[in-house]
Amino acid sequence: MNRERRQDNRKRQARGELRIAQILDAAAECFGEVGFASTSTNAIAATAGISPGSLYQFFANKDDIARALAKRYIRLLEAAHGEAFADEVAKLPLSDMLDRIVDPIVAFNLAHPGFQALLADPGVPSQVSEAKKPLHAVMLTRIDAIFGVRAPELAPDKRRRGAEVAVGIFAALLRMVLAAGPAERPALVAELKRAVGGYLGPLVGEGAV
Amino acid sequence: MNRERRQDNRKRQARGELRIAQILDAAAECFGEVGFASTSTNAIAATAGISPGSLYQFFANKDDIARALAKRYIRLLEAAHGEAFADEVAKLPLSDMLDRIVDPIVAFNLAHPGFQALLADPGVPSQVSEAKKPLHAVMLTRIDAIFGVRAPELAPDKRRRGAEVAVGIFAALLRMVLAAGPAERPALVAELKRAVGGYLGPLVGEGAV
DNA sequence: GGAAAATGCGAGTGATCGCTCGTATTTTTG
DNA sequence: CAAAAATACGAGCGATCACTCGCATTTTCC
Repeated sequence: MNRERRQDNRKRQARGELRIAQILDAAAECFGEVGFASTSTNAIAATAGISPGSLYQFFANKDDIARALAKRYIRLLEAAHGEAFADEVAKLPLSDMLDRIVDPIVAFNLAHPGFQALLADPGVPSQVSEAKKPLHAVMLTRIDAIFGVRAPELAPDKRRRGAEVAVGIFAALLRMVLAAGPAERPALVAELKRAVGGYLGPLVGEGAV
Repeated sequence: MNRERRQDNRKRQARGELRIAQILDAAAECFGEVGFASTSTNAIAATAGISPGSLYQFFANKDDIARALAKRYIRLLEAAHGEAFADEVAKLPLSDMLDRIVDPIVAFNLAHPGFQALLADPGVPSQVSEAKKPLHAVMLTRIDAIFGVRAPELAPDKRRRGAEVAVGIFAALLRMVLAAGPAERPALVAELKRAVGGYLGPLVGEGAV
């Protein structure tokens, strides 16, 4: 309500901004361990080292915390996407292109393990899960643009489906990479690139990697 | 504890078996709509058209319901796997093999929408999520056997990784197929086969499909 | 310095949920 | 037909959880 508004407009001190960051860190940790639904707000407060009351000085409710965390992740990830989908990558050879796209996104997810935990959790409120839609849309648009450069004759619906399937394969193998131990990771990343490249290759008129 | 034992050993009447089936159907419906954690046992009872007390005549607790539902699904799915991984399929041409394996599993998941909802829910208790491990292991073993027939020279670790990645791709695109509308489905199933076939082809020494 | 604003606390409130219990009804058994 | 077993009920208990409230402390602003 307007309580939430008042909270947004409230003038934060440096201490407050710090607390907000602490709370989001704590929430990421808790969500990652037991999921959104099973995480109590008191647990988040305890993990952040503050009292339950203080938590509500900065967030209107539990959903609000998840929403803010998702927003923070998306802001960070968009920077990584900037590197990954720079204009010139579309013209690179397929395997180079995959290196450029895949590596930064894998690095981001390794650096922020809570990201997948939150955004992939089906128990999360709809307002949060919808936060990743623009992200998904951006990836699809970028891949669509890549098709535009590398396979302009491809029909639009096949393009779109190809992009969605490629993203789906990528997301699935990314989860496997994150779940694997550090020793297994490089080989799995290679398989990820082989799989996505092998799927895109024929669509794009280029041999498998 | 032994309360649970007593319940297992209790002699069920026909009426009781029917109630159990009703309860599992209701649970599948509820879990599918809001997930395991957010489903209340009273809601399951109400959906099944019985009282909360009656529910506990047949199940020791909420986890027990999920476990029984998972067991039921796995029993059903194993029949589908029987068709999918019959011995002779390993020798079929790659695209025929994929038809034989993919189609019945897609059909099963379409017929039982609660299956993915339950087994993919991260909020589910560990005893339930571990129920799908044997399922996963069986799939890996079968695919490993296929490698044994079609690419016997492949190193064991590459074999294993190839099988896991193939299953990962399959599972991800299967979820996309289930999420898509009926109109999109056939094309997506075709892409699923193209993706898995395209990944397996080089490993198995066969051209893409 | 002093008022106002921001931050901090933690016991407490109301609601929800998993599950129990006493009891009533139906079915099986001998 | 009884006695026993299985099924059925639903109010309510104890625990948990999201969130509040009254009040104390710290920081900012003039």
